[in-house]
Amino acid sequence: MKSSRESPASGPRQHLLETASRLFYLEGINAVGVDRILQQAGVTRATLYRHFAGKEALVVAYLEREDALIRHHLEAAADRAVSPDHMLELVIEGIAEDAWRHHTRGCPFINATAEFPDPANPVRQVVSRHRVWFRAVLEEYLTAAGREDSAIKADTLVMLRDAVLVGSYLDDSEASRRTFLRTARCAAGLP
Amino acid sequence: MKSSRESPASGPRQHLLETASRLFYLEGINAVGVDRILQQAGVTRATLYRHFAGKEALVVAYLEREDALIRHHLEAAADRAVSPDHMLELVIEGIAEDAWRHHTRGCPFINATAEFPDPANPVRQVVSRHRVWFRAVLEEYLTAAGREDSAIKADTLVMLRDAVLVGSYLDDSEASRRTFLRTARCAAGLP
DNA sequence: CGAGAGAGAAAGAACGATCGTTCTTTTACG
DNA sequence: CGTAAAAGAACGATCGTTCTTTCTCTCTCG
Repeated sequence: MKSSRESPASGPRQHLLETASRLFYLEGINAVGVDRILQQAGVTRATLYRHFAGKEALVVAYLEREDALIRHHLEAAADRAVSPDHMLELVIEGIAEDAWRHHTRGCPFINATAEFPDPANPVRQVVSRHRVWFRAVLEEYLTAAGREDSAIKADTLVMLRDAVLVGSYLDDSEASRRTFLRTARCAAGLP
Repeated sequence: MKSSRESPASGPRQHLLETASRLFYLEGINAVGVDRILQQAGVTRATLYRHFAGKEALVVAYLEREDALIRHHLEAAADRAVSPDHMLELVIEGIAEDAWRHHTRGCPFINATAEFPDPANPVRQVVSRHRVWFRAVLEEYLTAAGREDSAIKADTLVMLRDAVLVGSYLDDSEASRRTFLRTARCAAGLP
């Protein structure tokens, strides 16, 4: 009894969200209209407005999905890590891998912020929550690994993550990756 | 003989460009239509399309103006510098000051790139040229100051500049500034 | 058991508003 | 008087959203 009323996430809603996410990320949010999303997803307007309140809700869901994916990746790394130091190394390698393989069009959150100037906008609040969470997790890992000034080191790693995502997109991705790995390992107190 | 045909830059064109630049930067490029630019500038459509080929040309002029402003700031710093090391310090302080005081809505080039996915687009080419130039200038200053691995250090400083511009906008600008100054001075081999 | 009423979701036309651009008219100056 | 710039109406296209219609099940009652 997989009622589409009680849990409609698996069906058209999920497909719609994935299609919209791809377009939003690859072409920018304001640049893609609902018509193209609907056309690419193979659904009609009524389907969209049944599962989402509007385009902005779709954008929020897109960023929340990105946030969930990153949290999932981090949890997977935490399971594989054999020590706090190893965890730091896995996080740094994971960021480099993500910038090099998946997020080749920059950071979804930074890009979204470029198009949403109002900090009170729900879209911006998703971005803020994600960044606060990510910084806190980094600080936690640094503290667990016994680092001094873990707050400062976490700030540095957040900045470097922003930098490698932007740099991989705008400049030479290979050089950005190497620069990131070197500086991030240094900032995290890794050999 | 300041003919408005031979050098129309001083008059309505300059005013239009400054108005458009402010709106593009503060609200995003795709988010501001020509109507609002015209309204805020106090001119009509005909004036815009006389001085610019279209909105895209206006965007290109906006970014070229940002590029020119940064080049001007760097030249001013070069005049004040009393030594290569001092020049490096001035550049780093200038970036921090710029992110903290003027560019509080992120980097105009990074933000523009979020909205223009096509690398062949004229807008993107302005961004590329700016970044290549900036990186080369940094490397030149580092070499002049006798630093080893000036290419690597230049890459690092470019990344840190991206990071502080993004971080000042999205996170706590004071913390971003401090983190940038510390890491950038370290990367440049400054005390 | 089968026909029909009814609810729910999808399809697609249509809405006003705004997008960037072009055109015709008016104004101003040499 | 003639030329060029500015004013503003108007263009088709697209924006995000809403509305009416169609379809498809399910449940019910004859």
